Amino acid sequence: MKREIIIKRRDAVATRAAILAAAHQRFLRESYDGVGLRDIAGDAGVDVALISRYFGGKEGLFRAVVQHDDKPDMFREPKSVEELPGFLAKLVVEDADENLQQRMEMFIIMLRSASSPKAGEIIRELAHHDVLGPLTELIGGEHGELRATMLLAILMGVGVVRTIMMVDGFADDDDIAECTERFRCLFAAALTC
Amino acid sequence: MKREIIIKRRDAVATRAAILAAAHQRFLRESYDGVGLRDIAGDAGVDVALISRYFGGKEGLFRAVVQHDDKPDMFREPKSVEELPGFLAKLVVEDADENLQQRMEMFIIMLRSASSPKAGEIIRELAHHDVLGPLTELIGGEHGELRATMLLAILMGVGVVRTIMMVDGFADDDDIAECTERFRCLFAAALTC
DNA sequence: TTGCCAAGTCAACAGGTGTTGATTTAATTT
DNA sequence: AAATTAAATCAACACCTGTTGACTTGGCAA
Repeated sequence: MKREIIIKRRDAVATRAAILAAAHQRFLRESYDGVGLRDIAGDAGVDVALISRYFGGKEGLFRAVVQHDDKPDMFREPKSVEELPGFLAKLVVEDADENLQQRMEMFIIMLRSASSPKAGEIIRELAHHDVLGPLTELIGGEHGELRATMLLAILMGVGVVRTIMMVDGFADDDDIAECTERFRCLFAAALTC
Repeated sequence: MKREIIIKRRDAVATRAAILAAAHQRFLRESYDGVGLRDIAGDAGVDVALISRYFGGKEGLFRAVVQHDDKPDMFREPKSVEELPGFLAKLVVEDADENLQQRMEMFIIMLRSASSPKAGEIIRELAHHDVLGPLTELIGGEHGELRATMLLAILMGVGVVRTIMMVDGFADDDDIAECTERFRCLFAAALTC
């Protein structure tokens, strides 16, 4: 019987991707300060030293994780401000759509490490440039930035409450469609208030 | 925070309070994992060992901080569900009222350390028992818990966006009264959606 | 096969963490 | 004034953190 189940070829880009994937999963569940490089290296099946070697350190790794998923199409789907509430509602409650789920994961990662000086700086830059910017532009109008901030706040708040504080009162609402409509209404209110 | 340099009496309850106050300020600005006991001890002007001695360790200190401000009157002021949106709006935008500010600080502390296994457990318990519980009871009705969760989400989201991510788009709205009304409308929508 | 260089590993560092036992200091009591 | 007791300090502990230089290994090319 063969001892090695996985043939471990020496492939730089492959191990780099493995580290990146492992880091993504770790940062999704723990804070920047909470995860150790040895944890990530263990998950990826590589030595710790490789991380600092490939990404220049922990900070560089985190930056690579949050900048990995391409950002410009973060809000590509909702073309008009009218379909924005519906889109955000789907983003929040839908867990089937893989694309939406991936975006929500990015929000959770941002949320988890927003405190912590080193990661926070990266996140603030990301939030302002890749989320708040496009949102403000899409909304437009006089109080566009204010409303974009409100939407982001609701988005983040839902993420905090359900994923980090794990008080998912939304799950009691067995009807997904009804729950989606509820959130659509809330997002619409944030735009019209 | 001011320290008494002149006379340093040996007073157990006084230094205990000093440690508690220093810890409050630290946890308000950094995460549980981010602050070190030596930082807190330095601010309080005492030795590190006293913390573990008085509070039984870092975890005990954190628990003492979040349980210090008495909780039962957390939502004592809003007696009816009708005045709840107005109250929450004031809680969010008002920065003059010392009592409200103190409550908001508690939310920020919870927010900052919600990730981090040890502190998270304490916070989840606190959020469920001292915030979500009274809110659900106050709101009542069929979907009371769902709506309480939504309100908490907005509350937390605003805290995240403005205090942790430091993108305070609300500050652009120079008229405080108008901003308050905006939030009152949003909270009301969360209750009626 | 023989070099060769990148890919990967190893071990150790310097610094920081929370915690604890022994010790010293100050205030109160006898 | 001496004894006592709580309050505060000191020093060290064992452990964990990210990082780095030296080392070994693997795979391709000449």
